[in-house]
Amino acid sequence: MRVNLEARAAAAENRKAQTRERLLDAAVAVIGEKGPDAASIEDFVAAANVSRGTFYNYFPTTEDLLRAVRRKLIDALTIVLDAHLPSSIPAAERLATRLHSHYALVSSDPAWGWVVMRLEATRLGRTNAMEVSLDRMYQEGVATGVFRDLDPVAVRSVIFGTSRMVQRDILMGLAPPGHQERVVAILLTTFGLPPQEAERISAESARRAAEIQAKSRQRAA
Amino acid sequence: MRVNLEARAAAAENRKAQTRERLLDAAVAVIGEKGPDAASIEDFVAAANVSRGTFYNYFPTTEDLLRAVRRKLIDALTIVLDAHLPSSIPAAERLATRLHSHYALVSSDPAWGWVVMRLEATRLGRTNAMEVSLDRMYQEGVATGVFRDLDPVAVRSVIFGTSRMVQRDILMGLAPPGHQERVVAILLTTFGLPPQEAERISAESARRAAEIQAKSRQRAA
Amino acid sequence: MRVNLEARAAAAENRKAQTRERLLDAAVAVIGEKGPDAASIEDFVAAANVSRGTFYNYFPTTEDLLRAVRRKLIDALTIVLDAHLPSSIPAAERLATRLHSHYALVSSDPAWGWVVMRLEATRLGRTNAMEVSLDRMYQEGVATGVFRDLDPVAVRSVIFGTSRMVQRDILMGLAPPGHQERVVAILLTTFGLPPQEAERISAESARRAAEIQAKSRQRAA
Amino acid sequence: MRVNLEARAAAAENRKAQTRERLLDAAVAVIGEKGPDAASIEDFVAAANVSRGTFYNYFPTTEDLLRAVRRKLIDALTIVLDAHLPSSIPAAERLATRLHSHYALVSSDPAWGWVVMRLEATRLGRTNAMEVSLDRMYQEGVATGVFRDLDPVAVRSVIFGTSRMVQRDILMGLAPPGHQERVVAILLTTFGLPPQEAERISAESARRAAEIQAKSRQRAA
DNA sequence: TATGAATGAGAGTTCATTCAT
DNA sequence: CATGAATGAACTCTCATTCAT
Repeated sequence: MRVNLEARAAAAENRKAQTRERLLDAAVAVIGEKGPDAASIEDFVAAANVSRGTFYNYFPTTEDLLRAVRRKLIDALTIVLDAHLPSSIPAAERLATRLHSHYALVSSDPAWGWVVMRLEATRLGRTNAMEVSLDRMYQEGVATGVFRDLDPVAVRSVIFGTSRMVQRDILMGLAPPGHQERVVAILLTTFGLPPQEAERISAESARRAAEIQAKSRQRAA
Repeated sequence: MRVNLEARAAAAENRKAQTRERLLDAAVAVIGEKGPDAASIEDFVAAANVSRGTFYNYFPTTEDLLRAVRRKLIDALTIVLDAHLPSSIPAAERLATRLHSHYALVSSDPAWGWVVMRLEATRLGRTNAMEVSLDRMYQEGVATGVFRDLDPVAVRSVIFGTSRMVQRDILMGLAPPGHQERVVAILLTTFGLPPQEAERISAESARRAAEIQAKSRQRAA
Repeated sequence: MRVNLEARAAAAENRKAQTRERLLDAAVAVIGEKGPDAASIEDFVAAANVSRGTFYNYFPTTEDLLRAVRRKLIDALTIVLDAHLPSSIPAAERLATRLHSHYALVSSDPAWGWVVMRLEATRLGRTNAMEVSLDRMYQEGVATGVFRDLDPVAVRSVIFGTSRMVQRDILMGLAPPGHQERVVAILLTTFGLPPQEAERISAESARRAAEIQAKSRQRAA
Repeated sequence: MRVNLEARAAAAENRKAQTRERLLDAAVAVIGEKGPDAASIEDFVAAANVSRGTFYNYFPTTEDLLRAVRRKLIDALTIVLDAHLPSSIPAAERLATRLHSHYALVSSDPAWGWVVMRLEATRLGRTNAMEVSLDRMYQEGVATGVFRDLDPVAVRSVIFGTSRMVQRDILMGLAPPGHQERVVAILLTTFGLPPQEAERISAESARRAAEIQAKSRQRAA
């Protein structure tokens, strides 16, 4: 009897998680297409194939859903990177790989890209996990003498601003072939690397990012 | 009789223009606060203190209003610059001044900054007047040997992306003192100027931008 | 568990049908009073005592409602007749009974009459079920030699036009006693019957139509 | 000086009448196209090329306009007939000609036809000038022994109902060639004429109606 | 009188949220 | 927990009518 109850509880737990997952996936798809402002709860529940009422069992407010979506998406990137970007790699290469991984994910999963971009523009405050991580990489580069010692806040504006613009270009189909490589190379020269080396590292990192993505996909399958 | 009619028509024309201006000003205020997606026509007419119906006498659709607002705002910047940024100034200085003027306007008129930023993210296609103008300045710099010969599309991503981020930082109060100067200096080094000269030009251009703004204000008053 | 779910679904289905019926009944009342053009959704929901939003759960557009109303009303007549007008009755008698049944329903249920009349004049294409049915009766009469062999289209204009006018007279209280009997008799002579017989058949058919209506009412009760 | 004043007053009077006429013509055109319910004052003034305010100087309420329009249209028919349908013609011929004139006008000026039909369905009470006139013709026919002595109210239902239906058929393009002739012939047999003679009179009257219309057009030109 | 900008009541429509089942 | 019918506030848009010029 007890076993039965426990099993049932576990099954219920499982179903719950599944429904939640379905709602999140649906939300990503819907937001990617219509944007977070135009998307209605009706759209979410229709795409997730659950009832209106069920939605509220999982997300008391729309904002809760958006936060959860954002978390899910950021995790998607972080997992890819954390698993495959050892800290033994030098700072410049790591920073470049980090950026290329982002662009690669945007290219291969535009829905992901749109949602991340659109959620940034919303009332939800920003997550700074990414800022912190990039800041650290830059400081490492300064410490090892490959990066110039620039003001961290200014650097952040340059990296994030440029990256968001590149992301937008990719999503809108405005990025010519090789755009990402060139932009990352420019950023590396900005940080102090000689042009030639910057280009080499950018190209190399693009390749590494592609490999990481491929591996992480194998794993998922 | 004829004079009378003409005078009447002129007066009517005048009143019309005033109402339109009231609506545009109100729209700037409202959009700056709530964003173009959350703003309702109700908000606009309440802020402009006109009736619902009047709105439609001027703007058949909300999009028409947004376009008019954007035009008005871009004109605000362009007029300032066109009047006071002679093409005799070398490319690096002009580019830097252009950016600093933009930041100065954002700082002194945050509503302007918010609206410009938020309108960029909307369905309205973007105006490329600014792109073209900056592209030209960069090419001039390349021609005169002060800028490296980089891919124009990549350069554009860096300039616009970084600028938008700086604008956001200013608007959110996240820009520390001197932020703009440092970022512009970094951009100039990216384009090939030696760090010291880049910093000098950035600081100088910031000063020039402030002067231009002051002059244009005097004029308005 | 399953029984429970099924019962629940059935109950829900039932409630839905009730609401729909409430809306349709309300629509008949409202349209009968104001006409389909002047009637607003507000009127419908107020008369049905449901909320604005509920309306749209049932009828995406006003036209959908009008179509449903028309269907409901036409069914009301057709059901009565189909059940009680055996085809064994000769053509002249059947045609006359058909007309008198229509008039009887208009007299006893003016709302029905108004709505049918007003819906005819609307953008909704007309139902031709009635046309076809009357055409057939007339042709039968021609085949059995009781009716003259007149152009069917012309006959249709006479029957329908006259009937609509009689209906209007009844609804506006302009029909003197015996009006229907006299008009139907005239139509029968038009179609070739001798005056005396036409009058006899018209009177008889009026009686039969009354009986049919009485029976169908008993049944409903 | 006095002459001047008088001349000016006359000119003013003239302009007033012209404006009114312009509004009425515009209303006929607009109502014919959109129907009296869908037509807005905006439509009227735009078509008449006068200002909104002017409209109210001529027609305090929309109903006033509709009444005036109806009057104008009915006059259009009456003028045609009164001028050219001498009372010396026998009753059957006159009645038939009257009907054919109506159909001819509908055919040659559909806007006229639509407006007359649509105005009938409106809240404006009906004009009974036409009823009275047709009643009289029928009674004359009875007195001279060509028509059967039928109930006048019933006759009226048959004539008007059928005529309205024919009008609708013409306007909707549903009337086959010769439809009007056949229907009028049927009506004449209904009233007691032998079929052959009915057909002859109908055909003849159709010709006469066409002539009358042609003459009245010459005159207008 | 003629004008047309301004008005605001009211119609149509959407959608987040509640709640009985 | 899941469901989905019901709700009503909020929004967009139309149009007859007014009124200062």
